[in-house]
Amino acid sequence: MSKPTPLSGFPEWTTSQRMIEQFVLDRIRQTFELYGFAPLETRSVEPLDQLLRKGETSKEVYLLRRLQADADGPAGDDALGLHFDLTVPFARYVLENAGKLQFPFRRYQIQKVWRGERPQEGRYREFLQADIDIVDRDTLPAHYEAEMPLVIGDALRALPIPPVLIQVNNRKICEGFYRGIGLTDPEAALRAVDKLDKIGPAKVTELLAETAGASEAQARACLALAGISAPDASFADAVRALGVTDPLLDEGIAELVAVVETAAAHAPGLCVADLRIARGLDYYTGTVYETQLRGYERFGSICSGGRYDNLASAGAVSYPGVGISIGVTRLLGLLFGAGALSISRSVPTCVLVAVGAEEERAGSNAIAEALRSRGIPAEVSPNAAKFGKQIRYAERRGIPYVWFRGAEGDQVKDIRSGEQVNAVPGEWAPPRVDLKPLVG
RNA sequence: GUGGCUGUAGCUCAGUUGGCAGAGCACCGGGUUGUGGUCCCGGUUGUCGUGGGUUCAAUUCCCAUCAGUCACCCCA
Repeated sequence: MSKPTPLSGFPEWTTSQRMIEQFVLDRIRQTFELYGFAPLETRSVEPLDQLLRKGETSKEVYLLRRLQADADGPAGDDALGLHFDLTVPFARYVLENAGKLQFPFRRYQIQKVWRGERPQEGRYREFLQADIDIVDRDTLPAHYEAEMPLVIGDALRALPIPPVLIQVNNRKICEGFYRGIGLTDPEAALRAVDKLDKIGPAKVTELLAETAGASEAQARACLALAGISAPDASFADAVRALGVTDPLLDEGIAELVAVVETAAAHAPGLCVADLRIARGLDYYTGTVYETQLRGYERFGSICSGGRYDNLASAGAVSYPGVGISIGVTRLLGLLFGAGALSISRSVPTCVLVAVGAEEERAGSNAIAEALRSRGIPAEVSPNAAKFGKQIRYAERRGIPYVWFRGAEGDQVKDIRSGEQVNAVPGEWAPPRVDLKPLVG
């Protein structure tokens, strides 16, 4: 059998990287729970018609099919696909369980998702998202839109990563403004403006004329709006100075002011109102979020989301929501690629118990058990090689302590400093920082 | 999904107008008869990404494919 090769877009980390990932996930989960979000896991597959409710990305959905299924059979709406994000499965779950849920319903969900995209650095076909959403019945207060960045700010600031900047905008501002200047296709205008960073103002002007039927003056106004950015409520003055009036616009400004001011009070420097942020397709109806990692701006957003009013509805009842999602795999992939995340050892082991001779292994096992019973990760040496070899076994893995049994009592050695002291298995404990691998 | 660039040892990379595959680091053994790291000596690094083609001969040239990366597409 020839040597297996990687699968494009399906990353597999090393054990060290996986320990870092688990550390990151633990921290994120702790923060989400501090804010009262309840854990939820949904199944990996959804009926295709559910997955396709949100747009034209059907080609990127992975289908699930049994080997024995009719290969030529039609892949109808009842075909199963791996979920493409966590918001759509969540909306489906809310509808399915509406009768059992307490509203407003706050949940977090940390799971793999799958997209058949062309992979590159920070873009994968199988990746982890850490998602929070709040949904309510019929109406959802706007203050939840201000809460999202606070949670994310706390979650990301608790990680050993560079600072982040959350860019926020509000769909009502864009749509109200576009309507106010007489554009009839706000969605087309939004998509054109969204490309501003990539293709520049001249090309966006062309695109606005082509796809949204914008005159030169209208295009100029759109670009003026998109150019507004401020870390505080002053963006509102800049918008009003453009002289466009529309009720939806005013509503959006008020909501965005609340988001920015709440963030500024809680976490100065975390958020900026940036009116060029458009985000994806059509289902966002209020605040939208994107997040840049300082120093990694060229890789795009590592955390995004927004408010949606029409994702879940059953009959006369609707369930508006707001959510945001951390792209955990992208975040880690970028930092791993830059060598910006490390861990103090490649295994959880804190103490390696040496074996003097194979006949004495039982004694070493007993010592390891005593250590483990007090929460100290310990393993026993794989063989009774020379002690130098056993120490090297520990050193290669970053294990900080080696335990030696002796006729007149045991000793434990800190192999980093070389310091060796008398120790008793039922009493000795490492300094707190050495108990678990350190991520930095 | 479309196009560009790249692919040689565990890692970073040399290399040959087509003629037996190299260096540093790492790793293994010994010096060091049971306490590593420094130093000295020695050793292995390998289907040259994979599969085909041209050729007396291919790591080198050609085609395909896989993987990585970049741009586009898309980004719930």
